[in-house]
Amino acid sequence: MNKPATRIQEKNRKTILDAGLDVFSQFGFRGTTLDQIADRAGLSKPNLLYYFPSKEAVHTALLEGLLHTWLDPLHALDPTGDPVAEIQAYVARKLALSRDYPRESRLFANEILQAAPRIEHALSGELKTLVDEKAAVISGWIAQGQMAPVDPYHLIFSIWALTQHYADFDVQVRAVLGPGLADPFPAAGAFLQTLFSRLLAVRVD
Amino acid sequence: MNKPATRIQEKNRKTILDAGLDVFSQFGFRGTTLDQIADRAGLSKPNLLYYFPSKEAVHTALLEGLLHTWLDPLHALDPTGDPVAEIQAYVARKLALSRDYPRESRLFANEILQAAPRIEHALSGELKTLVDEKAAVISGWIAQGQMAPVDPYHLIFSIWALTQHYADFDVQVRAVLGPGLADPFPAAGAFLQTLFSRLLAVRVD
DNA sequence: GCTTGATTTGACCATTCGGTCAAAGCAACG
DNA sequence: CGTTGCTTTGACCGAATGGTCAAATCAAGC
Repeated sequence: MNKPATRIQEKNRKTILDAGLDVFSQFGFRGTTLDQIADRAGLSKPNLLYYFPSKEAVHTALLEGLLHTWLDPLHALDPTGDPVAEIQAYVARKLALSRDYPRESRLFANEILQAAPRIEHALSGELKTLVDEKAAVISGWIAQGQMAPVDPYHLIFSIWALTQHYADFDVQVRAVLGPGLADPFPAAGAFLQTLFSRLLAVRVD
Repeated sequence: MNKPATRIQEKNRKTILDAGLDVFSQFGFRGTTLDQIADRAGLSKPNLLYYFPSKEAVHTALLEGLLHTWLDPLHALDPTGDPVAEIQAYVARKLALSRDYPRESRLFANEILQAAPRIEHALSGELKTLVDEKAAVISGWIAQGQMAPVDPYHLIFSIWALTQHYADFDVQVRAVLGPGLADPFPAAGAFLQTLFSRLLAVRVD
């Protein structure tokens, strides 16, 4: 008994979610108004509420869709691959996410900053489980001498911090690098590759 | 012709700023209400507005005070000191800031996330100037072979990202590390020391 | 105790907010 | 063309919000 979901419904729902992402990611949940979302979506407020029952529903829908995108790159970390290359690839995927989906990153950051009232269960549930699993993989690699010893949890935190920084603090990065620079991401990618190769390289001394 | 600023004025202004920091840092500017601040400060709303002319004024006062605290640790980077030790000390100071002043860090993060409407001038002015100066110092160190070559700007970004992460994403860090852990900062400090010593060590090969 | 100026507050206001509703528009199909 | 069901909207509502104001309270010096 699922709803058929006509073509126009599908289109409008997408438009609303996109507009909501725009506004929520910049102003946070409480800083966003339904009128802002409706305006940006080119709909009237009652029309918006015809497709989503409330402001909260739009926000929730966004967060749910987000979590998938968020966990995917870590999920793809392959225990059978080359350790350092696997981690470097994860860093690259995560940085690409910051470049291509900065709004999603900021929406997530906004939610965490505000003590994550709407996704705390996912953090200590799905997210923790996945991180625990991958941390164990990394610990295994270290035990076998395939990469330099580091705390696997803080290694993962450092990857998140370093990559998301370029999305969440984009304004600051661009302000410091000056008005001339068009795209800070190539240099950021090169820097991160250097950083993690020096951090993780097995040392022979 | 400065105002005398009685003892009670001084006390109430401080109370209001502290309450404002509490609320602004969690909900952002638009997500914060005057009643919330007044409640937490133990004052009535009109009484609060007797000390600050508007909500914006409280927020501005906080941001101005913040910028000092924010730039100090980088300012203290000594061009005549030992390069790697200086940078390690900077990292330690910045991490201590995240541990001891997480609300300030989150207030700042909130502002940057929302495109920094109220402090963009400070970013491309005071902040950029300071970073340019210190980046030049680091470049000099690298040119003299006193530390491994890295992009000095992205090095500074990485220090910001890695240290502030533990304040701004505190909820996520604690959720992933599990309910047993009381304080993630000691392990974070050790990890960051390892990371930067491997990144910056002069290599003899 | 009285005066003066600083401090505090209850009542109030205009605007904005999330959300409702009934009516209108519109497309498809017989 | 008329009916049916999906879509859209103008008008509206109660609550919350930032801010005002006049009056009350309070503290300190005379």
